[in-house]
Order: sequence, then C-alpha cells, then structure tokens
Amino acid sequence: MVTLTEENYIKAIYHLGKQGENNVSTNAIAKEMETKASSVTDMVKKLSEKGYADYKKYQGVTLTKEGKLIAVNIVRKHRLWEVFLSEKLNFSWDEIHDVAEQLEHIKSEKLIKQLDAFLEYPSHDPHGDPIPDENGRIQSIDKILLSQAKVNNICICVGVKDSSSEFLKYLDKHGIALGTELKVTHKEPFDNSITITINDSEFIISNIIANNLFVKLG
Amino acid sequence: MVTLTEENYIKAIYHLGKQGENNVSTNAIAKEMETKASSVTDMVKKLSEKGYADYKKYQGVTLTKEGKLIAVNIVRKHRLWEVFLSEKLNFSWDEIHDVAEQLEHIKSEKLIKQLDAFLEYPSHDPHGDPIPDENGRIQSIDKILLSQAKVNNICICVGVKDSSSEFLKYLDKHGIALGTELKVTHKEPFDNSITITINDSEFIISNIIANNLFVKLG
DNA sequence: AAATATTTTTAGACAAGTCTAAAAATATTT
DNA sequence: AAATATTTTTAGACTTGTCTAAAAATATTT
Repeated sequence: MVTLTEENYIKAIYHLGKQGENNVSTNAIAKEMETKASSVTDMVKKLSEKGYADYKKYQGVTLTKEGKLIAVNIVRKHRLWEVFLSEKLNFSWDEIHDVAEQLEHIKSEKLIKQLDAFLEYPSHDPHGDPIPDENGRIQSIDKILLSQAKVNNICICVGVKDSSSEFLKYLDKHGIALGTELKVTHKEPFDNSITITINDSEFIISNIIANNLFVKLG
Repeated sequence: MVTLTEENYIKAIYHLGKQGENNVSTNAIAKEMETKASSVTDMVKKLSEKGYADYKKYQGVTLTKEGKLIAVNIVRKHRLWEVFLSEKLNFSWDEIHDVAEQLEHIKSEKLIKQLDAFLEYPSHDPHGDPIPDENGRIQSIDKILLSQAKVNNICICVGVKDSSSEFLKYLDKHGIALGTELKVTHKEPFDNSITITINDSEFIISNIIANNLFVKLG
C-alpha cells in the first residue's frame, strides 16, 4: 500500500529527476514539496525501505523500477483527469491543475480504464504533455521552444514549459491555445523578442514568453 | 478546514441519525466506521469543539446546522459521482459505491457545479436516492417497499434499501433496474413471497427481496 | 433497589508525518 | 589544504488519528 504522501514524494522525485532517472537532492525535493529537508530525509529512507527508491546518505535519491511505475501511473491519471476537466467540464487552462492534483490519487483501475475510453484515448493533456499508456510507455512528439524557431517558420502550439496560472492566463488573453497556428515574422536581436502573426494579426512576444512555449514546425 | 477523517465521521453521524436529526450513540458510529468506541469519543469531542456537532458525555451526538451542511454536501457529491460512474463510465450498480466514496472528498466547488451541469442536473442517483441541490435541499419522491404493494398494482422500481453488492447483483441477474416496470400478480400469505410479472414473464420473489426494493405506483 | 451487564469515557501508548535545532558530511573559497 | 559555507542528517518533540485496558456512567435484570 502506497500512502498519499508517499505518492506525492514519488511524483516529485520523478519530475525533478526528469523521469526519475537522475539523482535528486534532498533540498530540491523539500523545495518542490514545500516542506523541510529533514522531513524529506525521513521519507526517502522509508521509500528506500519499501523498495520504491534507491537512497544513499548525502547522495540523493533515484526511483527504482517499481517507483518509476508508480510515478508514471500517477502522471497518467493526472493527465487524463486534466483532459476530462478541460474537455467535458469546461475548465480553463489555469484552473485544471489543482483539481487534477487531487483526482490523481483516486484508486481504481477500472475508473482510469473507463475514463480513458470515455475520453477516446487522448494522447496528450491540455498542456500538450503526453499521456503515458497503461503500461507506462510515454510517446513524445518533436517539439521546440518558440524562441528556437526561425523567421518565416510556421508553428503549431503544442505545449507549455511553465504552467503557472499567470502564464496560462497571458496566453488565453492573447488567443494562444493548443493547436493555434502562428508564423514567426521577425526576430529582434537586441532583446530577443519575436514578432508573430496569428490569423493575419501581428504582435510582439518577449523572449521570456517565447522560452516557455513549445511549438512544432508545421 | 475539515479533514478527510472528520468528513467521514460527519457523514456517518448524518446517516445514522437519518439526516443527522437524532442523537447517535458512540457505539453505533464505531460500528459503522469499523473503528473503536474510544476513537469515536475523541473525534466527537473534536467535532463538537469545531462547531460541527453537539455532544454531551454519555448522551450521544447530533450534527449542528453547520455539520449538517457539510454532510449534505458530501452526499450531494457522492451521488453526483455515482451518476457519472454509472452513466458515463459504464460502472455497474455494485461497483459504484467504493469509488464514489473516494471521489466525494475531492474539494472543488467548480468541479461539482460543472459535473452537475455535465450530467444535466440529475435528480436521483443510480440507487434511486435523491441528490441534494446546491443549497442542501433534498427532494424526495413517494416510494413504498415492494412488499407493501398490492395484487394487480403496477410498480416502477425507484430504489433499493439495502445496497449491498450481493443484492444489487441479484437484481441485475433478474433484469431489475431503476425504471423497470413490474406488476404484482400474486401474494403468498404463507411465506409472504410475491409473484411479479416483468415483460410478460412471471417469477417469484421472496419477502426479503421485496422488503429491500423501493417502487412507486404507476 | 441491588446486582449485573453494557456502553462510554479516560489514560496512556503507538504510527505517520511533520518540525526545530544541532551535528555531520560535502562543496566552495581563498 | 585550511577555512568557510552549504547541504544533509540526526535527535527529540509535536499533531492527528488510532488502539488497549481500566474506570466511570448508564441500562437492564432480578
């Protein structure tokens, strides 16, 4: 039995280690989870004893195969619920996350299986992140940051790097959503800002924004 | 802030007191929640301090207005999720309860509001129980137990008293669901069994079954 | 109404998860 | 490579919710 708290630690380790592959430091976990380093030490010891993580004192943690499976499963549930909230319940981009954070811990194999079917087996969540399949396999698409696109490239918006509420609201306000097609019309070397065209209307995006928006070339 | 555990106690007090109106004994709560009487004493003290219950030593508890509101809200969420699971995710009668028990604790006003709209404002859950509205008002229908119906009555199945998995499976097996129309063709005084007709096929139901099935006269 | 049985409460202990403050290990400067 | 800074761990305490065993109150018998 994996407790709710354990699940959250496993998830944090997974994300911080970019799919749980690299060693993650105690402090990094503490920061991510808004808790104290000493609490993290206790918990990673426990996860290690239970076989979900490999931990050596002062060396940080990685997830074991079993831990990674748990993590991917939570990610799968999280993203499926995000699709549900967005498509069926009309939640906006920035309202989704907190609720999905709760729903991801509901325990029922059947629930997720049926939800997946109900949503017609979506491959990506509303932020453009891929949804792992039942076996934990993750299929990714070749996306680049908008800041890396070249002048005259035509791009389709496929995801965000920063999914903070402020950023998502900014995108909404400017009519940028998943699937939005845009063209890079100018890149300003001085401040690295980018001029883009959406539906024939042109506007300027700062480098900071361009660095947080994933697109694919289309 | 109401913890998950507190919510479960409040819910138990509500149900045992038939809408939280009567005094509920410590032992009754302990039994319902599969815990020990001493734990219950501790918790009801806490609920009392927090203003959710009225409690006097050795006299049992009742819910305050505030406690009742919390309870009704949980019931609302529980039943809406049951409708969702049944109608959208094809859960069968007897699989619904456990998952709804988890989902009822998800905290998000918007989630429930939107779910309600998505389900097109259902008035009853799949067991025939009424769904409280946003303000906690509960609308009930005039239902009787099948055992109280008279010969030649035409009845529509509207709910169950016992919602144990075994009973629900029994009903499924015999093609009895919410909305099923049946006619009472004979009542046997000897064992109080009842002969009913569904779609021209006749069969005999024991008194025990008839005592757990709610119908309305149609 | 006394004796017995049952219910309920108290007292003290335990597990999970958290915290603070101090000690130990590792990293970075100089 | 010594001194300093940072990170991590330990030790001990606290909270929530649980438990057992014993004491107190209430109910039921006789």
